[in-house]
Amino acid sequence: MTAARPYTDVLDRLKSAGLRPTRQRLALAKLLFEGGDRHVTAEQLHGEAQAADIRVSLATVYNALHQFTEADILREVVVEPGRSYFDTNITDHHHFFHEDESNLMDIPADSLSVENLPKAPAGTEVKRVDVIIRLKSDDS
Amino acid sequence: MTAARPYTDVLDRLKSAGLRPTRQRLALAKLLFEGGDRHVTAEQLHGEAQAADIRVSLATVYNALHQFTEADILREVVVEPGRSYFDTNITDHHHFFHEDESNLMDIPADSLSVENLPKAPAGTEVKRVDVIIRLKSDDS
DNA sequence: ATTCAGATTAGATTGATTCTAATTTGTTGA
DNA sequence: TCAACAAATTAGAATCAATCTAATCTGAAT
Repeated sequence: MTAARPYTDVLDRLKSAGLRPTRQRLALAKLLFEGGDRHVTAEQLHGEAQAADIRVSLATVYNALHQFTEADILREVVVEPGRSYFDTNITDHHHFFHEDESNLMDIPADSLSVENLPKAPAGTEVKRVDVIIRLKSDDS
Repeated sequence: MTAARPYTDVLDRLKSAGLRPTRQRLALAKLLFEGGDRHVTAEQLHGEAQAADIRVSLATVYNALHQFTEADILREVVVEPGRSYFDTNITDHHHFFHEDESNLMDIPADSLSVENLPKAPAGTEVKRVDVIIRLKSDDS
């Protein structure tokens, strides 16, 4: 059962990503990957770590988030100027973004489809297709 | 002929947007709207203004860009952490974004379609749907 | 020409992120 | 087990885009 051995899972995850499983990477990975899909900013994750009595610097949080992203166990989502979100759901999917509330929600890949993708310009290839459905409050 | 009376065009554009046509708004609007669709950052536009001997502060450039966006004669595009682009093409369309080069390109609306849009969560409505096709260099 | 709300400005400030240089820690091999 | 070294972490400084502030200026209406 996966949930029963979370530490080992996270450890394996780091190892297979080629990242040395240090105390702080392990702790951050546990915060990120145990407990379902999440969207966090660096500051938020740092705050959670502090709250959980994990001593880790903000620089290390940034380093870890970027390394995880690089290793494809995390995905960076850019929807708002000045702040990056990191999404633990790395399967193919899209996002709702409520601008008034800075609230990011997943949209499963199968509940939306992009048709007639134009081909990538010469010399390039498609890395990813992001669909962001921007929301505003109804009453406004 | 539109191109023959650019100053007047830009003036009208500001007026009908309800913005007082000041020296600096006029100059910035000319840089933005004369000469086809473009994607610029605030810093870039400020640089262009300086190069053209238009004395305008960076704060005013930011103000103008946001006011133009608010007035729907400009559109903000967020694709890269830490920097906003402004797009003079306000028709329905999408974007290629080449990450290695920070290069943003338009995709006409009719060369791509999004099907089965999920409905907006309760209390919200869709403001806009952004599709960003992220590119990387072929050879990498 | 006068008036004044709205616009512009320089410069300070903020907030997120990155960098730096010193210190600590995993890992490897003796 | 331990020495040695590369890799990781750290605090704090630095950077960068963007926003704010309070003073000054200007367009538009009389």
